[in-house]
Amino acid sequence: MRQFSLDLPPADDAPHPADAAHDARTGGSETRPDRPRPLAQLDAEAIVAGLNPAQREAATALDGAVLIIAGPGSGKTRTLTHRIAYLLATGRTRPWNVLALTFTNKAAREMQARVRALVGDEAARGIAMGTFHSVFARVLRSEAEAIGYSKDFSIYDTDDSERLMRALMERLKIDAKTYTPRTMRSLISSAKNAMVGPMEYGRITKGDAQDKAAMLYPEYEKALRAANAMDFDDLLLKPIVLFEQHPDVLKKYQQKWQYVHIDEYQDTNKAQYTVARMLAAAHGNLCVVGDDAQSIYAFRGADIGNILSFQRDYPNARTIRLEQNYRSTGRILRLAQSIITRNKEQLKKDLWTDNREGDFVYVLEAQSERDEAMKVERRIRDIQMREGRPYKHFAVLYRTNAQSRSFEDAMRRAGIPYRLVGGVSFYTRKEIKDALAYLRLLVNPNDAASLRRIINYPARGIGDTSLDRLAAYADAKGLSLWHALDEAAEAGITGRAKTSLEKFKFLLASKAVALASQDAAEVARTLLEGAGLFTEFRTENTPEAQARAENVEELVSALAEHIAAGEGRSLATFLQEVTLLTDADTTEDTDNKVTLMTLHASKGLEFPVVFIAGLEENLFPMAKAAQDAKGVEEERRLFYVGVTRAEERLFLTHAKSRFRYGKDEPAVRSRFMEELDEEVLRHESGEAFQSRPDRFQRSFGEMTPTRKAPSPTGRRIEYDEGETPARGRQAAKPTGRTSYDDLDPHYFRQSLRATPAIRPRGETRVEYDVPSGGGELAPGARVRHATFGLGKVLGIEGRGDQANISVHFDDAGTKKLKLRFAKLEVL
DNA sequence: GGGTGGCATCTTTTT
DNA sequence: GATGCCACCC
Repeated sequence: MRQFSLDLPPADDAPHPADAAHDARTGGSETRPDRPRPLAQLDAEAIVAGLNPAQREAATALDGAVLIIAGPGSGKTRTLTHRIAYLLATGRTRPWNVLALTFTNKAAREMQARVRALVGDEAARGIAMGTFHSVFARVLRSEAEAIGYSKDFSIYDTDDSERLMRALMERLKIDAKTYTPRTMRSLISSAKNAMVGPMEYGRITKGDAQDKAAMLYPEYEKALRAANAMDFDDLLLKPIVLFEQHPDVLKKYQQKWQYVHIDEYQDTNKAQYTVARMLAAAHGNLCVVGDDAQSIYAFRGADIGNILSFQRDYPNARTIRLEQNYRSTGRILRLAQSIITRNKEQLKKDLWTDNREGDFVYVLEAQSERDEAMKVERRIRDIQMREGRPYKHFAVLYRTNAQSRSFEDAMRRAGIPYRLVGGVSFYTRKEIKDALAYLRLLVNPNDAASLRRIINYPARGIGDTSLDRLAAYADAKGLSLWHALDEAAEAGITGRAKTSLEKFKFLLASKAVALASQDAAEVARTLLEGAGLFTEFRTENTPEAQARAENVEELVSALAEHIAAGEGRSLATFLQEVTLLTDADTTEDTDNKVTLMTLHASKGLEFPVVFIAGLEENLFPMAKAAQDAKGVEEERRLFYVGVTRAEERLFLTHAKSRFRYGKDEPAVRSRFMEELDEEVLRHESGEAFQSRPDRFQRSFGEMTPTRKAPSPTGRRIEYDEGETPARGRQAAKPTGRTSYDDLDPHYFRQSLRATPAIRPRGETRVEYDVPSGGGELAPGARVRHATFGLGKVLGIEGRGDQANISVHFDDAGTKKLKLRFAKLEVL
């Protein structure tokens, strides 16, 4: 099973062969006027033909600063990609002069794929597209010497930085209990994100924790530099330093990237804002897209003020609003509006949709988190069977990763395939980090943090005492830890520890030499074998150890793949890129599985059916965030993001008690629930699922909808209301059934097709038995139309010959068609 | 020096 | 319920 995908979009260092030759002459600093225009055959008009007026305006406003305020589901990515294609098709610029920055690899990949579809492989390859971190990591690799780094620098993730911090605190005798390395790291990270240096930070600190952080900050920076390492924040900060100190280098990149695009601009921090300004200073062609209402990353330095004040920063900027929502039903969108209007500071937007009203949004009350998960799981199977939906139409979103557990359990028990995004991901596993530390040391011997990590793993008799002596000796002599290894005896280390150190050093040094002439993956494998990593797993001889061994094997295979994939790739580039991968980048979304993930991870995605779980005080919003208005507003935006992921159906769930800190704690319904537009809501009873008679049996047996007494909170109606069971179903369904699990989904589905269920509020749902082609013509299905091309079914109204189907076509927008004549092919 | 077991302490969200 | 830390023993 592949856990790992390294097919990142190319950045600036993956030039076209002809460009490379040109670069060799010009130093890469020119725009290659001598190259033929490869895109002359593209029809610029056709590229923007399918866009709505606002999208079209945004896609064709090429010069100067452009601010696109894009509501959720407004075709933002599409607009951006068509704009890039339009730029190329008009001959305005060349692929290699275009830069597009995103926040996730996934977004970059999607954009890359869409652009490729519009302009072809060759042109798409030339465009620099990627996350801020990955694009600037590559810039820094090219320009490392200018800022006193060697190009094979290590990139430290949060965990690495924290370990480094812990070591520093030990040395400076700062009590790691009162001030955790974690807090210290995070304080320093915030300072770096705000572009506050160690000196300045020392002046402006207030409070004990910050004073300690101020002591650590310069030491931390020194340690990073000595290790030839950068943390995540440095990848954004160092380019600024580079550009400030070397105007010629800045000029080179200004000329290289004449059209700069930034997606999710509301998530930029001060460093990202600054680097964008610097790049755009020469030509002013900066196009940013974002939605202030979806800013959910303040905790990592995102400054919503960047988008709010874009107009002030770029006075000639054009502002374009994308306000039509193509994603969600009317009710879901109204619910979203009712949430976001509670926030004070935001740009004005009037979201609207042509989509049908859709179903109500259901509120499910559960007894416990286990009950909550079970209710969600039942509802998934229910909808899956009634509507014949694939599992991939469903997503369960929650506030914290810890909540995934109960859902995983429920899905497993029910035999529902799921994929979990986030949590402990491949590259953060201990065995992977250990293996990576070995490999890093190979290309960057100064990397003291990696050295410390593995010097005694697997255990080889080098304890704290020896390491302390070695470190003290290195310090005193001004040596790196690596070089001090050669002088173990002088450092006062004797006996077994000394022998081990020598063997360790010899192994690494010889493999580092081998790297120059041999296949990197082979060297990596023999290094890890020689270090005893695999022996360690074998002796443990448990399934877990077996899995760990396989993971390390897989890492080595990924390295081999990376190197085979193109020129200029090495162990060093592999290590730099691998650190920037997120778990979300490693899972493939083509599988037919229910998705479980945090609300944060869901940004930018959409699903036909969405569950938002755990709407309880102190969980969502989190207790910490609820302390001030700003925190609550950010949580509210997060809720808004979650709600607007849903295309057709949305469920909000909360439990009356939740397992926390090892015991059950009573839980109170979230304040957000009290703010919702009750018009679009339906509440469901809070009885525990187990204690009720089987819902389906009852509705099959009785034929009559059950109604509960209205509650003070609004309409409290049983889920089954109005859904008079189909005749076919009832006849086929013996009343004696006790378990939902016994139902044959295929049978169930066929009978559903034969007779339509009657929807509440006069909405009818037609049987889905008219399509030509293999698939199921249901909302969410991909279809092809002879003239309009590819599209997605939004909904079907009416019956038989009268049925109308509304389809959102990728290029022709939303159309309502007579099902009888549409001749749709289901994909 | 290294391994084990008991005890406290947590839990946001991520490039 | 998981992880990390510390004390204790080999």
